[in-house]
Order: sequence, then C-alpha cells, then structure tokens
Amino acid sequence: MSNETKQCILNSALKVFSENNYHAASMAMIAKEAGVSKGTLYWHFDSKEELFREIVLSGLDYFNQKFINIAEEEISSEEKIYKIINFGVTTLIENSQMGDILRNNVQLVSEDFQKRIEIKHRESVEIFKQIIEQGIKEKSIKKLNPRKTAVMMLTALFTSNSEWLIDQTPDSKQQVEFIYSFLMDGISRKEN
Amino acid sequence: MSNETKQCILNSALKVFSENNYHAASMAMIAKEAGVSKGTLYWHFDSKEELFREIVLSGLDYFNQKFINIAEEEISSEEKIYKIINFGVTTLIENSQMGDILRNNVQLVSEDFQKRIEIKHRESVEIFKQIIEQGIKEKSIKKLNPRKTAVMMLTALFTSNSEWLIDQTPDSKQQVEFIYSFLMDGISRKEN
Amino acid sequence: MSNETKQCILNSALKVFSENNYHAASMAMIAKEAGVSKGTLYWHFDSKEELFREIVLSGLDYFNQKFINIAEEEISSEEKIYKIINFGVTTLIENSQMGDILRNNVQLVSEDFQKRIEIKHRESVEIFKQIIEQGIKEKSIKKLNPRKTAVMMLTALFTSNSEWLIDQTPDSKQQVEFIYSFLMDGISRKEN
Amino acid sequence: MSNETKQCILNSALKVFSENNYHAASMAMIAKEAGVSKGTLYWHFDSKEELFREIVLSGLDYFNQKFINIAEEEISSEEKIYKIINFGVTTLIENSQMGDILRNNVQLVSEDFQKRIEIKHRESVEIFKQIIEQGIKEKSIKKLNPRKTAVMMLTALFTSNSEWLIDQTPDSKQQVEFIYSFLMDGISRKEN
DNA sequence: CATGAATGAGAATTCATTCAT
DNA sequence: TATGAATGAATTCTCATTCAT
Repeated sequence: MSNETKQCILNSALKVFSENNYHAASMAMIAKEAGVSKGTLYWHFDSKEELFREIVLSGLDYFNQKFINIAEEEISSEEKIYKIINFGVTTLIENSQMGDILRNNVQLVSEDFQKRIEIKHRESVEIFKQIIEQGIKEKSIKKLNPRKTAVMMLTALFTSNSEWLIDQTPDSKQQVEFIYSFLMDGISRKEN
Repeated sequence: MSNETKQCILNSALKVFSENNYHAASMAMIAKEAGVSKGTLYWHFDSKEELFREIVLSGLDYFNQKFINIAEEEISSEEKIYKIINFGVTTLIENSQMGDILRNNVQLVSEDFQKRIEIKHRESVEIFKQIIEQGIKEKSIKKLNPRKTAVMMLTALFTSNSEWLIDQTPDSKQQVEFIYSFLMDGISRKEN
Repeated sequence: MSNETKQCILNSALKVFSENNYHAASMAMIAKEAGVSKGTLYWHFDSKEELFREIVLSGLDYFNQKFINIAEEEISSEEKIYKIINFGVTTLIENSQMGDILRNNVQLVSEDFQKRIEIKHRESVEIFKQIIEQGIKEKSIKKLNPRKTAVMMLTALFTSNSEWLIDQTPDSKQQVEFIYSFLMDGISRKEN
Repeated sequence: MSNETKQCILNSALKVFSENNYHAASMAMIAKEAGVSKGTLYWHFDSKEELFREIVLSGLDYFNQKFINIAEEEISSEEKIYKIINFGVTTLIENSQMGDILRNNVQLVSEDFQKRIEIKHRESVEIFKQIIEQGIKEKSIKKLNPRKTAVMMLTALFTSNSEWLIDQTPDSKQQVEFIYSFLMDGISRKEN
C-alpha cells in the first residue's frame, strides 16, 4: 500500500532532518533510512523541499491545533498558560526530533516556504497574545506589550527541551514547573 | 595589504553566512562579496570551516569578555543583569548578523568545532550562574536552579533581537526594559 | 544495463590511466572517453582511487593467477620459466596498456593502496622464487640468491614490452626467445 | 649569492620530486623544503617543468658522461661492463633519489621534454651497444641483438637499487657481483 | 634578489532530480 | 508503485603562475 511507504518516508525524513539540518541531510540518507530507493522518494514527493515542508508544516499545525483547543477552553488564562507549557514541554520531550527541526532548520529554505512557516508562527503568537490579553482583562497578568510577551512565551517553550536546559534525563514535571514559574514570576525575589 | 583583505573577507563572510546558513553559503559567494578570487580565500583561511570558525568564535569571545567584565564589577547582581541585557540587546541590534549566525548555524559543522562552541556557551552560562548565585546570596533573586535560570537568561537575551520580537525599527531602550522586566518579574500581576 | 556501463568505464579508465598517469588523468577525461557523465563514474566507483585500484589489482591478480597455474604444473623449472616468459611477453604485447600502468603509476597513490600492490608483487616474487628453488634442486639453475633472482626475472619480464626494447612492430616469438636466453644464459660467450 | 639559492632549490626539488612524483610534488613543497618563497622559485626557474628538466637532464648527463669515460678506456668489454655496473650500483645506492626520479617520473611531463629524455636514454643505450659490439668482436660476448642487450643491461642497472632487490641495508659490493653475474652468465647452471 | 599576496583554471566529489524498465 | 542507473550543475579545494613592493 502506498500510504504505508509514504508514512515510512516521512518518519525517516523526520529523523534525518532532525539529526542533520536541511542542507546536510540528503535524499540518499532519507531513502536509506526508509529502506527505499531515491526514485521512490520522488514518486511520493515532488522535491526535497516538499518533503521537508510536509514535516514542518504538519508539525506546526499539530502544535497550533492544541494551542487553539486549550485557548478555547473556559478556564482562566493562568490555567491556559500552565496547560500550554505542560503540553509543549511534554510533547517536545517525547518528540524531541520535531523540536530539533524547528530550532535549527527554519531559515534554510526558499523564501516562499519561509513565509508559510512565518504565518504558522504568527498564528501561535496570536493565540498566545489572546490568552495574555485575557489575563490582563482578568487582572492576573501585567500590562506588558501582549505580542512581545507572547513571543517570549513561545521562545521559552521551545527552549525548554534544548540540550542546554536539561541536566540529565528530562523530568517533564519539574521542567514544566520551572518554565511556568520563570514565565509567571520571573527570577527576582519580592519580599513583603 | 594582507590584513585589509583578510578583514574584508571576514566582513563579507559575516554577511554571507548570516544571510545564507553554513551549507547554503558558498565560498564563491563570499569571494564575490569580498571582491577577491576564490584562491585568495584559501590564502587567508585553510578551509570554509576555518573561516566560519574564526567568525563564530571571535563573536562568542567578544560576548564572553564583556560578560566577564560586567560580572567582575563591584555592583549588585540586579545591576549586572541589567547591564548585561543592555549590552546584549544593543550589540545584537547594531550587529544583527552575528545574532543570525549564532541562532541558525550552530550545529551545522564538524563535531570538533561544535564542542568548541559548546565550551564558549558553557562559559557564558557559568558567568550568568555566578551572577544568579550572587543574587540569591544578596536575597534579591529567588532560589531557582541557578544553571537553568542562567540558560533561560541567555536564551531571552539572544532571542531579544529575533525578527519575532521586533515590531519595526528596533528601539533598544524599550527592548532592554522589556527583557529586564520580563526576566526579573515575569508576567503575572501580583497585587496585595 | 549497469554492468555494460561499468565495464565500459573500466576500459576507458584503463586507456586514460595508461596514457596519462594517475595524477594527470582526470575523472573528466575518463568520463568523456566512456561517453558518460562524471556523476556516473561516481555511481559505479566511490572515488578515483577506487577506480584505479580495481584496474591495477585485477590486472595483478590476472598475472598472479597465471603464474600460479604455471608454477603448479608438473614440469621442469626451465619449462616453467619459459612458459611464464611466453605468457608475460604475449600478454603485455596484446595488452600494452596494463604494462604502462604498472610501470608508471605504482607509487602515486595512498599508502594503504601501495601496500596492497606490494603484497601482490611479493606474491609474484614468491612464486618465481619457488620456481628458482625448484631449479636449484633440479641442478638446472645456479645457486644465486633466489629472491633477488626472482626480482630480476620479474623486472626483465615487465621491461620486455617497454618502448625501449621494441624495435618496431613487436614480434612476440622473437621477444620471448630473447628474454629467455638473456635470463638463462646471460650475455657472455663461454667457449670450451 | 644567487647561485647558492639556486643550488639549494635544486637539492630541495630533487628530494621532493623523488619522494612525490612530478604531479604530486608541488612548488609550495619545494619552496618550503628550500626555505624560500614560491616567488623565489620563479625567479630562478621559469616553470615547474624547467626545474624538473634541470634535475633530470643533469642527472642523465652525469650518468652518460661516466658511461662515455668508461667506454673510452682501453680495456676489455667485460671490464667496461663491470666498471659500469660498479659505478651505476654505487651511485644509485649513494644517490637513491635520482634513481627514484628516473624510475617513476619519466613519462609524466610534456612530450617535448619526453623527447629530450628519450634522446639521453638513446645515448646511454648507444654507448652500451658499442661495448656489447666490442665484446662480440672480442668473442667474449654472444651474438645477441646488441641494442636489445644494451637495453636489458640498462634496465638491470636501474633496477639494481629498487626496493624489491634490496634485502636490508644495501651492500654495494654484493649487489655489483650479483648484477654482473646475472648479466653475464644468466641463471642456468651449465655443467661440463 | 626575494617575498607575500593574489589569481583563476581545473580537479575531485556531491547531490537533487529524472527516467526507462 | 518502485527501482537502479544516469545526469549535470554546483561545491570545496589545489596549485602553477604572476606581480607590486
């Protein structure tokens, strides 16, 4: 069945792209990893860029969909932020390859494609912004520039699984608490 | 004169690498940008990687040296953090190419080189960690894991000039205030 | 069909290497001679050196195998020597390119490869040495150092088709007689 | 003084060419070995080929001159042959670099140059041929084709110092005896 | 005389892509 | 659908040669 092969190629490409970056990864590597010939890659995907596109955009869509779901729940903005961090950290730990790809490959492709990625990013930022604005309205969040705040939040999230932040084995609960606390309260000690 | 040419090549390479990423940038592009022949590149640098190395390591050294200078001043940890953010934001705005290179090219080269970059990174983190620990002793900073906190601080700094965070023309003062406030106090509004 | 192409490349490489020496011969020349693209060369062979290796080692193997066959026949050492010279001279005349390659290219490649060639050479020398020793036992050959004698024999053989030794059109029978006589009896006239 | 530099370059080139073959040897290597700049090489020699030419032709001239001197002595052909072998073996052992160059580099250069080398070779062969003819007249040498015999003699001589023929430390006296005996009497045992 | 710097043609090799089977 | 073979443009790097100082 064609679809099995296609999925197998996508999985292999995910692995190869996460380990090698867009230009260093070759179609030959992906074909070998998938156990198919290079010709087969081109039967399923028009080009290397299209294959990469499929992976990145579907990954970003996956995140955005979850962000939207959480944003639409009838809960406080603080709860939403906690849930988003929890989802983000857990997903990136389980699925570290996607994080690697998003962190390292984004501006390595055609401008056309970059624009589509940027749009997805803006969608994420927009969702976060709305949550921030909800928090400001609820008086649980400070009146900082909501867009900038949203960007910092997104950055903190995607940094959460970088090798720099992890001591040894990633403990997702601890990680979530750390990011949430860092994001909400900052690092200064306010005594009263 | 040799040194002028070398510096000209470094500048051109800085530009080309920042716009194109390590693999997409070619020696031909750098040569053309510098107005010299490809052979001249190889007279001054042994290889493409060495040219890249020179740029990245000297950039990281520049940052680290400033971080050390600030860390050694006889001032409170809060002042140090403010100064570091101020320096970082200003430098990255003035010199946005370096930020692009550091953000996008780091894991594209030989393992040997990656290790040297990692060492420089660890040096930065170590400096920040000591400032955090000073703050904890001075009771102006919360008892969070100092290393993780240092990593988040470094990340916030290097994100500060990403295209996502900037509206239009970058206003460094505003940017510094935002990052400092975000880092110190987080986003939640604590009223009492 | 793949195998035809591969053989065609080998033939073309044989020609180009024999006319040009390892460093002067370029992959572009071989590709042009074979009527394929440079990329095709690399589909069939990993590198220039591997292509050269294939030619040289298979050539040496061909000689060694024949030498072994002759050495194992149940005939006198003198007959063996005659047969070897006959085979060598004939083959080198028919296949003069191989002789050119073996004479001129041997020490132009990686040390690793040189060692493999040396081993083949030693095999030839060893076979000849045993024939010499057989002749000494049979009292038809003088008690000279058998290894040195074997080397001289090999040299005489491979020189046999050098341009220096041939007047015009090579007449193999005459050539064989000359080499055999030279080898067995030397040049001095012993009258008694 | 210019001449010292020129001689120093020639010595360095001799070394580099003997270790590396014409195409693998680079002007940079020769310059480094001589401790001068590449520019200096081009002040003293017009091109790489001219530098090589100087070495090879002067080497061949040196041999030819000695061969002529020996040929002109008023001694028997057998004595001449012994003296030539003695001179050749000794010189090649003492000066193994020249042998390496002559053995390995000859057909790697321009046709024009090859012709000049060929002429020198023919001169050697001619000298040897005359000695052989003298021997035939003196009835001490068999009536073999004198030219071919001369070529084999030359070959035996230049093979004498190849790594294949030498056990460990070259012992010139033994070597001379072996070559002379091989050349004069061949390997077969003639009992009478 | 000597040099360091610069040049550019050409080398080996890689790789996305195509296509007959 | 799938493959192996073929392509050719692009890439890094080398090296003989030139030349102002």
